[in-house]
Amino acid sequence: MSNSRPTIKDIARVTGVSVATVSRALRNLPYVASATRSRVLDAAAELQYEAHPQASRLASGRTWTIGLAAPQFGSWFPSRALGGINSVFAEAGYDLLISMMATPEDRRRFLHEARSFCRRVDGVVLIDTFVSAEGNSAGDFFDQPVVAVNERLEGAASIIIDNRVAARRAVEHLIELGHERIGLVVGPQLEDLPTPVPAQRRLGYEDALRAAGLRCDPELAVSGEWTAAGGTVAVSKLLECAQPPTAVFCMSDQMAFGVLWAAARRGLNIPGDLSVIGFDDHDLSEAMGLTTMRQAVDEMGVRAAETVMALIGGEPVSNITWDVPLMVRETTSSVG
Amino acid sequence: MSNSRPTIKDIARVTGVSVATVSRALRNLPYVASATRSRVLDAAAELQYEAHPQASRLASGRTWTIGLAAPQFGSWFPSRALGGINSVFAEAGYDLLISMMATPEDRRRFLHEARSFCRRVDGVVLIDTFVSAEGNSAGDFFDQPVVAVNERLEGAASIIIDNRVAARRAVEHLIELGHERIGLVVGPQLEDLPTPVPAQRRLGYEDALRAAGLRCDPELAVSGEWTAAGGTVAVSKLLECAQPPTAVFCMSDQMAFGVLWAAARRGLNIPGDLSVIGFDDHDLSEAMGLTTMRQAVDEMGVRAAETVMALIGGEPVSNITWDVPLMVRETTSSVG
DNA sequence: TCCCAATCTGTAAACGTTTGCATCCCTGGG
DNA sequence: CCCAGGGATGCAAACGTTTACAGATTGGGA
Repeated sequence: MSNSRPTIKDIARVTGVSVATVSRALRNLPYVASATRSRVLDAAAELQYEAHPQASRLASGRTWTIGLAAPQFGSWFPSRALGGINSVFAEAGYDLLISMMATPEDRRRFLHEARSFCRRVDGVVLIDTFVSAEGNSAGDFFDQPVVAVNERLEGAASIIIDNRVAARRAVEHLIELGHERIGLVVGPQLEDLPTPVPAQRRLGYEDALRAAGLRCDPELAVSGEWTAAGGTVAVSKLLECAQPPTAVFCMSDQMAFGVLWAAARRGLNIPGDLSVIGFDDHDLSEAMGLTTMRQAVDEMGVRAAETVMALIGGEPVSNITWDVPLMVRETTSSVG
Repeated sequence: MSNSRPTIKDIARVTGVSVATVSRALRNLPYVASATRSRVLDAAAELQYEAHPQASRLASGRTWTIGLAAPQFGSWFPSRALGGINSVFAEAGYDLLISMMATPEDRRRFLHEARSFCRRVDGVVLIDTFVSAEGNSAGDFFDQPVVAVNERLEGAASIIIDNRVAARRAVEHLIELGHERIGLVVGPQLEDLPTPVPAQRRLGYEDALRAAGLRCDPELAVSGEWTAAGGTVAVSKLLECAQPPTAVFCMSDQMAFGVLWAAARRGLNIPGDLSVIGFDDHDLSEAMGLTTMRQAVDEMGVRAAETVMALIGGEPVSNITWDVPLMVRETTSSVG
């Protein structure tokens, strides 16, 4: 038994035309008679022919693969984005090649090998990669179209949110509810990951306070890990202040969960004793009733995927700023 | 300017040997004089040569790519496993091609196209895929070595845990603490995903009760979504029983979080009024002080990756059952 | 009737490797 | 001194497509 799969030559032999015609017929190129085309298509179906990926990639120069790079896929943002991205590419027939940069070391290596990476893909999607900290433009590293999520990068399309404006909106919500002492749970600057995100969100917090004529008390900004544990620790510090806050803005929902949990343990009533607002709209947030700023990450992923395909199709780079709506739920209320 | 990258021919021309020798030298094959080899290597470094991936794949038949399939990467288990898998393959020089099957429809399509998928990879890692429900053996779908995580599949290596034994151990922990009315928060059988996991864990729960001579009260087993929200709903039902439980075993940590949260809202003291044990050892569990059964998923991922490489190397299939240790933390205590 | 353009098809040369086979050279044993 | 044998190399044929180019065939308009 011949266990090797049929090639374009087999179809040519069966149908009595040349391989060139077969190739054209299979790819719906013009200049092939419709009778011929259907004979070829029938034969291909009959033989269960499928083009050998490596061969057509070699000959055409197209890889039909998109590279996706992110620090990790375990955390909320990138894993969510992956869902959206994947759905688009699956539909469009692209393979998805992932590159994970868990450590700063990995990140350096990825950038160092980026040109080699590009030979295996037709386009690149970057999530939380912060390439702009290492070079001036996408072209410094990549030979293929690039779309960057959560980062503005010269020469690449980008899909971002306005962290400063969104954070301001979150704090304004608290202010509208009458709060005047508003705590801030700060996510730390991750080592060697030069994201401007925490700084931007902090600026937004300060913008809102200033605009409302409220004082920015540095004692009210406490920092901890980007996790529920971090939130737990942070809120403990806040509540030990001489004059504790009546509301807290957390830079991520995960931290907000920690805050909620710690507060409940202390017997605090949420939102009666403490209003809490997060940032992300994590999967669990709705269940927890957490008021938060919604990042529609899966939609951003979809858009990123569509954008990279547009770039491959020759369209010019574009920048998209995504809207971050306020989701009012049960953890915020007017000051008692 | 010639922007095309150097080929093996360029190196041959520069060094004055044939392309065959260059190819052999670059891949460390025998029968090339060491002087020649170093001349070739020097020239390659000089020209910054890197083999054209598609070309070498076509000629050699090796893709240096591993396919990874999972229902999604957003949830805890697969995203965690991905981390481990990725680290191994990055080290070994394999690309990682992912295929996500979010819906039953996707799943069907994946299985239907599995043979075509196999042409693009040297091996396949399956996570939570439950192929065994559709066919008798890996060979019914795949032409490449397969390792299945969380599933026993004929013809594939598998990496699993014993859900029944682990669940039993969890409940035994509660029994050892003196609990006699023990609730069970059941994760539902997902539609069209024929996982035996919930049934197995339930059997383990019953095993433990029976062994201790305790009655299995069907009223104490409530089912809800595999999420924190599901846990919240479930525990409410449990606490409305005529004779509510003093302890709860949750089939996942996420559900346990919901239980903790709901209990805290009701003013229940954990573990004083209610002991809670989960299953997974989710990232947040340590922060929450949740007692749980630890699935070391990243290590399972590492092992899966190593196993698929071993299979590619011709080693026979193997089955590994992973240990699930009990992590005693702060949400369980002896009955008051 | 002739010509030209448009449509269809085939030939063969890429694409950049890997690899089976032949060749050559050199060394050491008889 | 000859010959066997193995190391080192080269030649050329794969691998299975895509595609530039050249013919061949039509039909319609002048």
